[in-house]
Amino acid sequence: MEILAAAARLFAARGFHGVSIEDIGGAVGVSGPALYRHFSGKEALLAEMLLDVSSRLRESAVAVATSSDGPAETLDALLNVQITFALDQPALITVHDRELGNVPDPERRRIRRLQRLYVEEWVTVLAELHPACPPARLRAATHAVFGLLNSTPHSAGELPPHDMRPLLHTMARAAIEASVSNH
Amino acid sequence: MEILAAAARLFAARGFHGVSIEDIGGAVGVSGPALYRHFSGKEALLAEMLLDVSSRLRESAVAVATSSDGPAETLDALLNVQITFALDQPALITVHDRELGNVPDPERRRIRRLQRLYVEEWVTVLAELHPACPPARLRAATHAVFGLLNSTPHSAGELPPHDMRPLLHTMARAAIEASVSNH
DNA sequence: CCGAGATGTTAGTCATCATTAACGTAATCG
DNA sequence: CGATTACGTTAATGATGACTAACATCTCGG
Repeated sequence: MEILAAAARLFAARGFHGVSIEDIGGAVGVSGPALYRHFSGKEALLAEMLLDVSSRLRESAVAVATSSDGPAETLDALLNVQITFALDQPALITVHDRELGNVPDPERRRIRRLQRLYVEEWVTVLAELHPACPPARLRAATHAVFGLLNSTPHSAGELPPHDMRPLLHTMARAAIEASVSNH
Repeated sequence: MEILAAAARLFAARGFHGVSIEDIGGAVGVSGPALYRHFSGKEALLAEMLLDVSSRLRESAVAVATSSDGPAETLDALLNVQITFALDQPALITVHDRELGNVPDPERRRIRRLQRLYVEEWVTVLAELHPACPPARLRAATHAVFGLLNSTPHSAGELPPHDMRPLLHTMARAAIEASVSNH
């Protein structure tokens, strides 16, 4: 939906509370309260946005892990999923890991759950590759890699996406390897 | 100042616009408008906070780069500076790279400048180590490493700080190495 | 044709919030 | 001692903003 895309850009730039309903309407050419025909409120809009993102990420991860040619290839595919997402939808990625706290409670839990499942997809693959490494360490390493990959919005424009993609892939891969060395 | 520390925690958790002056006052045991005895306004408070953080980071980087035993050691020391900061002051780090947009303009520029100088400190060292690598790539890699190191607030509690520190160091180092390979 | 649903619009309403006013209370220091 | 300074307090005040109401319009399927 175009509304969600516009809202994502605005939330990423100014934060949930820094954006008014009027702002979001204005960004899609309607004005203010028109949005209540599509969403029951501002928080519901955010909830739908985050639910959508976390579902898509999780689904992609499951798909990739299922059609498995072995853990090494799966990890590679997972990296590509996250990199593609971060490069194509920087606003969504940004909002996704900043604004969960503004989602009210039934949906909040569902989103949290999907995020956790996504992380577990990574941790499972890493554990297959490095059984001796404690899961807590793998989880921490996974989060660190997300931080690396999701930094893309911050370094916008430093490098063309064509070069950014392999750079991120290489750096992330190396960081992962290093995180499990001597375990 | 205790006020700034409390405000940093609140801003990190709920965002600049999600926190009221009353909230900040309450967090330090005074109520609301008392803060105007110490800051000329909410934006000024944020400005002072970010100015302080970016100055301290930049100063540490300059200090470390000046007392140089060679670029490799300097890079190591820079990593330690950033890791220590991220682990000791997660709230400040979070606010530092989210809320610059809410600082009004004379100070905004000064903060941006300090941030840029800090990045350049890294890029300079990296360029010494890898003269063949294009600066744009070094800059992108630097931002990616910041993303990795600053992910700490997100993975809070996964791993004790005692293990987190060397893990982050190792991962960041490996990511950097990889970013400049074959250049 | 026509009435229902979907989609907008503009004008309230009611909270919240940054900021200011007006007014204490110490303690410091001349 | 007396007054200035530092620091708080509790009421306004004035905007802004989420949400609701009342009122079009437009498109269909019957």
